[in-house]
Amino acid sequence: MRAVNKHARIITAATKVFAKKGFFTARISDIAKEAKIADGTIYLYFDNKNDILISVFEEEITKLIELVHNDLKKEDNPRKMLGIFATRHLTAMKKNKYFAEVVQSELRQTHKVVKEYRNTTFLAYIDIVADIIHQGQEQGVFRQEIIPDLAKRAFFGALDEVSRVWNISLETHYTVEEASQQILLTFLTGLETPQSKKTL
Amino acid sequence: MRAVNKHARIITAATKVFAKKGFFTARISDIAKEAKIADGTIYLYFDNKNDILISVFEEEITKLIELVHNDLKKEDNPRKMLGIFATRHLTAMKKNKYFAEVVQSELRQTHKVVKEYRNTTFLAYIDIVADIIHQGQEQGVFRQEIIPDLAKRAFFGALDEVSRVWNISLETHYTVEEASQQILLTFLTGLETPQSKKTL
Amino acid sequence: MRAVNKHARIITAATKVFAKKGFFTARISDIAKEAKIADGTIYLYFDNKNDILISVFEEEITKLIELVHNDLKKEDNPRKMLGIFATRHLTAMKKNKYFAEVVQSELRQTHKVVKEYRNTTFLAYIDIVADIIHQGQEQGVFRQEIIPDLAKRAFFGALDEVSRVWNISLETHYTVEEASQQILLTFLTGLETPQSKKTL
Amino acid sequence: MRAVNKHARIITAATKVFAKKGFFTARISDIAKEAKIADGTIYLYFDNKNDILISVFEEEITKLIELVHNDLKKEDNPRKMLGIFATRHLTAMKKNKYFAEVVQSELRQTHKVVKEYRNTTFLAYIDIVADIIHQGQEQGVFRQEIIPDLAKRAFFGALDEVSRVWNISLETHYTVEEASQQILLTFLTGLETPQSKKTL
DNA sequence: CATGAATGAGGATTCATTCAT
DNA sequence: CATGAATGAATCCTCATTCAT
Repeated sequence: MRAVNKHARIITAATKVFAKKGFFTARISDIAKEAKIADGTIYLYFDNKNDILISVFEEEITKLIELVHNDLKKEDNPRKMLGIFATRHLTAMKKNKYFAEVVQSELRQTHKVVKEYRNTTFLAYIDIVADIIHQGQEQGVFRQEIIPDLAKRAFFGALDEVSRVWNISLETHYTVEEASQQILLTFLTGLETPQSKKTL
Repeated sequence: MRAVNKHARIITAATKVFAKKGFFTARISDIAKEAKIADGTIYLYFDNKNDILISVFEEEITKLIELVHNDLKKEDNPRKMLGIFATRHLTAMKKNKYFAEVVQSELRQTHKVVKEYRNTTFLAYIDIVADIIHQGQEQGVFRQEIIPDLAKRAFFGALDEVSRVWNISLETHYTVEEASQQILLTFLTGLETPQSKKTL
Repeated sequence: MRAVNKHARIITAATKVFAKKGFFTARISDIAKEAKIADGTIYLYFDNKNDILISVFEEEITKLIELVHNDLKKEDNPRKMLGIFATRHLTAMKKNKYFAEVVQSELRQTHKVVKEYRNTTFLAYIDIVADIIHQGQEQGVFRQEIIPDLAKRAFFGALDEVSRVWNISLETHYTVEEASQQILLTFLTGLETPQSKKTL
Repeated sequence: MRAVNKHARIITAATKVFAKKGFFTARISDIAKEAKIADGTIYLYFDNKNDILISVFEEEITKLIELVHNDLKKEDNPRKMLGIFATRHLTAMKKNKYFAEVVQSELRQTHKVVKEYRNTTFLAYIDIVADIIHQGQEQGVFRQEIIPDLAKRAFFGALDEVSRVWNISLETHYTVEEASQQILLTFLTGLETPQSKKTL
């Protein structure tokens, strides 16, 4: 091997290019140029364009899962655990805007890109939220009426849509702290004011 | 199919085809076949493929906005108004799976597809949520700390992600009522149990 | 349809190009240029490059079979029938050098080009020879020891190899009459001189 | 495989691979794998892919020529000499099916593959037949009307086409003895029955 | 001598778009 | 207005060849 880390360089380059142009508009030669290698070299490391997209997901999400799992080990208060997930997710998305873009737009159509791809790693990722909620219910701090499988979607969807704004230059950009605090506030205690609840 | 005008038939056909195959994978000839017209005829009604995608959005979202606005006119309780938005949105997404798919996946990359397209109609749609929240704050029923522009994203993201599952056959399919009720419960009163709140 | 006979024009052009460059070296754009159409137009008439090669065979051989069959109908002397086949074959090969080249070189590897293609039309063509020989045996003019299925190969091989020289500029070019007369002389009465036979 | 030299191993491997896949479809890496060496090693022994094909011919045909020449030295009856050529050729083709395939299909397009290559070795090979026929004419056992340069093609073509069937699994497979005997019978004494000749 | 990672030119095929009918 | 045959630009991927190790 003449140069090291070709695989990693391709992943990084692809993430960037997919984010900028989108999967379909991105050309293999764009990725190769970004990674400063020849077009053909890409095919020494990946089967085809789809394979690159899937690998971008898998590798980054796997890293994120490990990171989050590590942080959650030290905590058993479900409220704080949700906070950790939110902060970690938003930080990751803000840090790697390219990957964020890929998650937010390409993720949605991956199943159309690669019919066989079942995206189990991503499911494992959002199931962390379901687990936290379930744990909270067992500890009696989260309502029993909540369906964790539904709530995990709502929570992830909220985070995802909020972080999506960071990749669109149209709106005010909130900080990770603001966004994370607002989402937690909403999900934990609700939009309603305490006094209005009493009157219900 | 009724003898509707060609324009509408193309929109309907395109929505279906984009949903099934995705914007990039969909071919003009697929849309033409679905609409039972010749390929060239499409160009009498639309400038190009991008134009069709944008029109699909604009027309459907515009209809949805009108529908929601109409319903909201009769109501001024912000809690109930949020419920109306949620139910309307989820119902529309469940009813027109094709459009849902387009919103959920193609919408995300529209700004890459058509750089000039700024998607103001879609912004108007989710701004309905911001308006409701703002109204709630003025009436004193929603917390002042909530930033409407952030919360609107969280709320829409939650709805969107929950409804997205309906287009993936992997998970349990909840009803519109279940999903809407759960999301409202979460957003209005929070995940935490009343007793746990007291102890905070 | 704006211009007629695109199909035929592509076949003619492809025959020429395949003959000149060989199947693998020929580019689709060469064929398109030769046929004075756009590259993409070829795909309105043929599935792919292989399909063109097979079609070149099938169509020309089919024509040749009809021609030969027609001529043979009027004759029932097996010796003369062999002569008709030889003359027709050699004439066709000399007239359409391009097709001759394709038969002689590409035919041999067609089964490597298209695994599924079984080339039954070509088999039907050389089976004409087997039929003639068989008929000759029934009439008692051809030896019973001859195996028609083997002899058909020998006869066709002789014709084919002799006509192959016409496409190589290295050697003396015989006329169709010379070649046909020589091959018939050899196959009908043998190389040996009558007197030498008596001494055997 | 014995520890033979690399050159020979490449030739053997290439013969096999060319036979199976054809020259154009064969990849250098296929040959390298078959020869159990690295791709790059091939270029220490051959200039390029064409060079390998030519070498495959040259070396095998040269061997065959020597073999046939040796056998023919001991014989001066032209009839038996033709028999020796036929038997040797067919035996060689049946023994080395891979080489047979290469001769039968790739040989035909070699002049397109390598314009400069004039294939004189192959010409020397079939000229053996011309020489035998010429010798027969001088001895008065072969007809004077026969043109040796044409007859050599007919004879070789017959052998070639008959042996070609061995590489196609569609038809009855004759033994070398059957095939050789039939071809000799035909070429020496002709297809016609002795009695039919008298009546001519 | 041997390796095999890297190269990058080349080509079949697709499909949005045009326009003669 | 409608058609659909024709266009040809665009791109993924292959693979012969090179060369640093």
